[in-house]
Amino acid sequence: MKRAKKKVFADFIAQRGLKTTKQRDIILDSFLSSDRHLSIEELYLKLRTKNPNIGYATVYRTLKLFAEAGIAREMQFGDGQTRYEHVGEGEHHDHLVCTRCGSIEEFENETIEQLQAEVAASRNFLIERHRLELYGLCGNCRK
Amino acid sequence: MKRAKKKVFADFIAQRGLKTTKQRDIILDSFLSSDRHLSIEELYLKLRTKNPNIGYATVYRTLKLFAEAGIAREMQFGDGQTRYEHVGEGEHHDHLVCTRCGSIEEFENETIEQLQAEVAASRNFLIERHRLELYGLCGNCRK
DNA sequence: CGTTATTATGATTTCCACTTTCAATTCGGG
DNA sequence: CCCGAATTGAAAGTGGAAATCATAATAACG
Repeated sequence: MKRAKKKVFADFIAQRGLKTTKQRDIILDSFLSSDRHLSIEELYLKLRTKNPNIGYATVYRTLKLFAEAGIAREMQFGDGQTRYEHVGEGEHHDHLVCTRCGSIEEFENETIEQLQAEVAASRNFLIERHRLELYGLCGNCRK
Repeated sequence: MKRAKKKVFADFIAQRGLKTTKQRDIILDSFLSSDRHLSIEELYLKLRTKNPNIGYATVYRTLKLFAEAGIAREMQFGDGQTRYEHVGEGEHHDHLVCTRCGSIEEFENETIEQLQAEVAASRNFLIERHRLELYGLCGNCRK
């Protein structure tokens, strides 16, 4: 899994004539061994504990590269911060976002996807992507 | 329709001990006679053509008031600007956002809502609100 | 009607997340 | 090992939104 993504990124780097650098390796490692849905800030702070010499801008730039390479996806959950989640092959899921503790769960529902496709078809709309988020209280916060 | 919303806002103003002002009237009129999904910038520019003396900050503040009063809803479609759409009583709908021309269509689908509720229930998650957006090409842009 | 306390306005500043800049550094093909 | 090209990171710049604050407008009261 981690290997596969490192390969994908290495290939991407090579194909674009970019360079392999210490920083990119470190950031990729850190990203791959992180929770899903980490914000840039969070990843940056995590990195800094072990690598105090990596700059903010580099983290931003590198995460953008991950997104271009297809191993990460940018997400916005309305808290003003961009988060990056891991992307698996052709995988798709939606989110349950807790408005109290900020936790993010994922879910998949094939029927919902089909209905979306029907709605789009009926309007002659060609779906490229979608986002579905349910905001509310997670199990823990309801107690 | 417009009358009803003006009444709602007037009541909201009164109940909160706020004041009726020229600017609020103008902004409300302009908002109510606008396309749905107008950005603050767009509304501001529209206003300025007839009322060059209304400030940016006032538009921001007033739209927030509309949202609090329940006659408008804040929306983000990822273009970096906050948009406000009209809200009708208990009405809810989702969006089809064209990634080429930026047009925004609305749709409703009761079945999707039900499925969302089921997903949430199965996780013991209490939904407060949700957002569902389909991004892609609208009928016009597919031609 | 005026007075006056309170709220609103709007120019400006501040904030905050993010992006760009640019000189110095690092990478990697030859 | 060298050199052109890419990368880095500190710092400055952006842009949208929020806060500040002196001035203006509103509405309740006499």
